[in-house]
Amino acid sequence: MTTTTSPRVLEHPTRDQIRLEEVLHALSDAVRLRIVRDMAREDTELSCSYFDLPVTKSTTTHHFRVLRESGVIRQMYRGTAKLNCLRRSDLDALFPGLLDSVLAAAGAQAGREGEEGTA
Amino acid sequence: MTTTTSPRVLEHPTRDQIRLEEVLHALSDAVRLRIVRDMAREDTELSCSYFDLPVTKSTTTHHFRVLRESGVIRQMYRGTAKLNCLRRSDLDALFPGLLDSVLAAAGAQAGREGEEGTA
DNA sequence: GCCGTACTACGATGAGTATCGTACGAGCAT
DNA sequence: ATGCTCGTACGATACTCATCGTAGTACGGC
Repeated sequence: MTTTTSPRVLEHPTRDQIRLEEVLHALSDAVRLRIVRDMAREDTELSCSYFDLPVTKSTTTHHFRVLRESGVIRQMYRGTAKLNCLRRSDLDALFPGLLDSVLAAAGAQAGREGEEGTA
Repeated sequence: MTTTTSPRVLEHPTRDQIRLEEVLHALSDAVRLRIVRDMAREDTELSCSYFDLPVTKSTTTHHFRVLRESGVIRQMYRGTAKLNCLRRSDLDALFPGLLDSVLAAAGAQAGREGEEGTA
């Protein structure tokens, strides 16, 4: 054993460390917005591989980290899988209505364009 | 006369050209968020020089352009001054509740930190 | 033990951007 | 006309970031 000190522990900002600018920045990317939208639709914990994203796995990891470090999602390990869920209660407490209006806006915009294949 | 063709006309996206990702990105910068907050508080058209920002004039121009090109504000010339106003109705129509919740969130966060000098 | 799956870490790269300084143009006042 | 103020344009710079490929680690099944 090489004392790998495998952290296997993921850093999350506490509720009062979450900054509005960073949340908005995290949501201002199409890939991440789609992740958040999918996560809001299913209301359970989802593994990273659940999402069928048009980017490689490296990039997917990057986007999930941005979401986690900005406080939008919470991630935890479960064996080899990593489960993700929205930090709804934290976000709603800090920024009431923000997440809902962003999700509604994203849905409306997706509908306005030709993206209804995700029924 | 050198046919300067001074455009003096500012390009704005039409309502249906406004993209959520770009709006969120425009709002994800501290300087721009502050501009939008000030603009929402006063509900009239404000000149660029009204805002006392911690950046140079060049940078200010840049930020106003980002806001305009993303569809968040509307700008027009009035003599030498350039007046700015929020595109509230367009944003509310496209993304109901979004602007209000962002403004509320920005206000709440500013209050949480030590920024109440703008009474 | 060995292999496969799930995800990460690291390095590279190309694009975007926040910032500045300086120089310029447009309009107003005198 | 001269000068002043407001804002823009352009170039430079340094930083961030979205993306990828490759190599590696952690866990579970065989």
